[in-house]
Amino acid sequence: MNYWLMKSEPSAFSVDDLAAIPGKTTGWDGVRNYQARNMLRDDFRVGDLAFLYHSSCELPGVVGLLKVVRRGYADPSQFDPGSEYFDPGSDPHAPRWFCVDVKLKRKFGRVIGLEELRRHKPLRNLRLLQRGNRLSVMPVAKAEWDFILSLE
DNA sequence: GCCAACGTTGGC
DNA sequence: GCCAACGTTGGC
Repeated sequence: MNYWLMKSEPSAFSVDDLAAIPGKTTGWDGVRNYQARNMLRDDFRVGDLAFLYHSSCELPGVVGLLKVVRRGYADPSQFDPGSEYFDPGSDPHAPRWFCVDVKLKRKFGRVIGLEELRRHKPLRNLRLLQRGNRLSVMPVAKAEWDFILSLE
């Protein structure tokens, strides 16, 4: 069982947007970074849990809990000329980009803010807090996971 | 809006 | 393979 953190800009897609979807499930598409792609394709498993993180907003931080409900599959948006994520260079027989399906398990009662996360020693190695980190999808260690959950 | 930090592109 | 130029991310 793996633990993850998945970033989203709430102006584009927020925890409340997800909560409003029937079944609270969505395809996590549009990831266009090879490191993140490799994790979505190879490492995500059904039943894995993930924090949903809001970035580029007034209060960046962890806002809820997701569960992986479908393992990596070809991201349909790469083949859709109407999509902002369209990638004409991707071969349908060897797709370049992958996504998973996630379901919202729970929206937190409050935002566990980035600044707050930085204050805690047990999180000093959290990938999110490392210099220059830009991954939109990243692993979280079990100890870090448990610690962040205890903050809510 | 600024800017640091990183990824990607493409000429050579 | 090198590396300069450019684009993107994301906190502030």
